[in-house]
Amino acid sequence: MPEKILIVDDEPDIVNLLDYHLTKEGYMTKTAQNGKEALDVAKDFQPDLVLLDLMMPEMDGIETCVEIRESKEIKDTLVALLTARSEDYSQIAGFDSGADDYITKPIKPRVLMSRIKALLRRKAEKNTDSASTAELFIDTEKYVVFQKGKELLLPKKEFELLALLFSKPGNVFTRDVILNKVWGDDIIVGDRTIDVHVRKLREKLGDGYIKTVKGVGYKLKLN
Amino acid sequence: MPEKILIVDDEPDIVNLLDYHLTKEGYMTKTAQNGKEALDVAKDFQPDLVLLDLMMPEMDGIETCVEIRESKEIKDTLVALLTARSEDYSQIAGFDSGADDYITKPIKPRVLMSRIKALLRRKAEKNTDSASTAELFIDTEKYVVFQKGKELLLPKKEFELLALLFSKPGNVFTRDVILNKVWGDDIIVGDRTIDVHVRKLREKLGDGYIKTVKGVGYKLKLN
DNA sequence: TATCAATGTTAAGGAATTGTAAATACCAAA
DNA sequence: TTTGGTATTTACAATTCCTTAACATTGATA
Repeated sequence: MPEKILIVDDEPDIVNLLDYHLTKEGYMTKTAQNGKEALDVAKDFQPDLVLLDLMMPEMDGIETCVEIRESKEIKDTLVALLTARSEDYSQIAGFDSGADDYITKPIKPRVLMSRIKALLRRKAEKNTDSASTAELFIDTEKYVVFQKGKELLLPKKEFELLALLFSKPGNVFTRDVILNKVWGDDIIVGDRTIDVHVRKLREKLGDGYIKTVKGVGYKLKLN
Repeated sequence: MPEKILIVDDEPDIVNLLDYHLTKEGYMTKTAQNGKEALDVAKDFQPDLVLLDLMMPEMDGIETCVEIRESKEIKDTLVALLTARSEDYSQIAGFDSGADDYITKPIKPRVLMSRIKALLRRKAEKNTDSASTAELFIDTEKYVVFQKGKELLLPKKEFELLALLFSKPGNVFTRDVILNKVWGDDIIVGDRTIDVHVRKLREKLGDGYIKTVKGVGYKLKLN
């Protein structure tokens, strides 16, 4: 049975774009243009996931999300908030809206798909684990990492390394690639430099986020 | 032990509505109809949170809030101001009433509850941290900075630098960008110029506002 | 399971960046 | 021209961060 996704945004263009991609991937979709409509539709449609734009007239994404969580019928639905990159995340993340993930606009279809798959997979596995709000979230403009809603300031190299891994969660980045992207083509550093930075990240984030793939490289594992 | 909330509004309907919902959620409540009464009751009741209507006859919400903050007995109480959506937020923010949150009317019970929960949770977590209701507000038209309600006159460059940082609070501005925006593309100044201005701002505003992100730039941290 | 290359760990220098005080330069108003 | 405030530079101090190097551990493979 295909998974059901509810798309909520006041801009028809975005709705259509998302709809197109999601349908192509085999999801069953419905759409709504604002928070109120979303709640109504959702109670009937019983979606597995709600993609919710943050900025909407009348009832914004956070409010809607809160109401979803407080409702009886759909409180266990996954909610992913779509946010513009410029939005002030500290407020969003600090606020306990209960969203399961944050996805930044502009939306890259592939990224979106992989995030969605990950979310749904997680939900399928949902069991022993406690409620999981978005675990890790990176804001390149603010140079800040949010982990479980808490702000985390990282030094430049560590931040860039994490941002790189975060850019494609789950993908393996080889040492070559990491060196190129974070340090630059021409700069030569010793063997252990990357490891040390990874170490520090693990120290700060806790284990379980950055995984080593021996002989290949590193990857970020979200949940 | 249930948390205590004091509800202050001159309109009985609103008081009753709030009282009903809060009681239902298990909070212990008391009510007051104006600022003076609120202060009296609060000193005795020792609430964890005061919900304070902005518009009230005699002593309005801001005044009351200020008095709460200046009092000995209840200065650490959380205060949430209830404001009509039409109210000019900048005016409110310009005054540093020291409120911990602003909640707009019309009040949606669910939203209110989640805000209250978030507030109380934050308070519970906030032990080790320094206080700092640190409110900062800038008026680029009037060339004036309000800090905690006090007007602060800054020299041109300092003002522009602060205004730039303030334009996107939390965002990091690189030295390049700062130079471009504040000094202009063509003007060349030494390495330490920015630092010195930052220094002076920190001198006047106090620490905790402008944060250094080493190797990247500066950012303004509001609260 | 013994081996070896890859990776993990730690602490310590050094490099790069930023902080600071004081001196100097600038500039408009009196 | 003097004055008072602002802006920049200078020279150094302080700090953070990055890297390295030496050694430990891991895990794939023969």
